Amino acid sequence: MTQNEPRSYCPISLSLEIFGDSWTLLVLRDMMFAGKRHFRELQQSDEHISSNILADRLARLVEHGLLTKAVDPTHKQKAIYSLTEKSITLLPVIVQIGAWGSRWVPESKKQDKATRKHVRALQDGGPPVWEHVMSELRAQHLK
Amino acid sequence: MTQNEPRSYCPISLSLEIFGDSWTLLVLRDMMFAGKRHFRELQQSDEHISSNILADRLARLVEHGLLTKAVDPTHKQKAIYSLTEKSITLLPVIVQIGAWGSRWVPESKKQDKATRKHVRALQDGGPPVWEHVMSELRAQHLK
DNA sequence: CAGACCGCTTGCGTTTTGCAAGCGGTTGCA
DNA sequence: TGCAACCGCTTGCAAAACGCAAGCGGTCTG
Repeated sequence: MTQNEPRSYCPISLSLEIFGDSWTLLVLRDMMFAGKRHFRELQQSDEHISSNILADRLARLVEHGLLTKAVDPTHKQKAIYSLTEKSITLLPVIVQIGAWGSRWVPESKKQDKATRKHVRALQDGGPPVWEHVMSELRAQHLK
Repeated sequence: MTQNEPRSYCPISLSLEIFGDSWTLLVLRDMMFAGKRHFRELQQSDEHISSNILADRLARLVEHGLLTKAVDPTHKQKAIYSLTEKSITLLPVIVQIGAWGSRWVPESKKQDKATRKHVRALQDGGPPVWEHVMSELRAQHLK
């Protein structure tokens, strides 16, 4: 299952062929900000992704080098997904999307306060805070 | 045709319900960086969006307040699409996606040199250059 | 040994996409 | 005045992706 010819060589278009859908960035969001690393954890987000779609997205993310998959040493049946440097550097993109949504989409006001505070800190902190979070993710995910 | 209940109130998820698909951000890219404002111009990008999809995306963008539509005064049959403040503030998101793609997706090296130079300037310049471009877009699109 | 849990897989109906053709109206030129 | 080129879409249809519910073989827990 090799990848098809890209529709263009614009870096934006090429990037969107990797994560330009509804679910992929939400999976990365949950891994980055909620510390989720197992299949069933990822399934239990508010958005209720269905299991076949989740399985497909995880496979695609692994295939594109945005995640790695390993067996949990304490649980032979459990898979552990880890971020890679390639996906960790997507953090600024995700944070900016969150900032834009907070500013422009009124529904986001209904978010719970704890989450909002967490997100706010990341947005207001700017690049230095992003870098700090990214280095923590590196410590937890890259071996 | 009111919008459905969102799947969650996370600002990232809400944002992705607006532009989390393959085509929407490419339309905005062409308007921001290639100065396109007419239907048929937007159809002629390298990615070859088909006309029914383009019509759908433009309608959705107008519906969400990311574009406005007006009649070209010189051409009764022509529609002119304009960016809004809401969409202009998506520029940092789009630039960051481009930066990520330039760094991580090897295919993007095949892009033509002129485009790459233009994109590179935006990425290396950082927020001050983004602001400059955004203010030019405001001058051209907001009345 | 029973029951809960693990990461998926399967089947199936619905929605979205992609492609090609075309439509009614407008404009520019001979 | 006639006609071709162009305008923003719309339509029909096949293929692909999505969303839901159920279930599967294996593993760990009490």
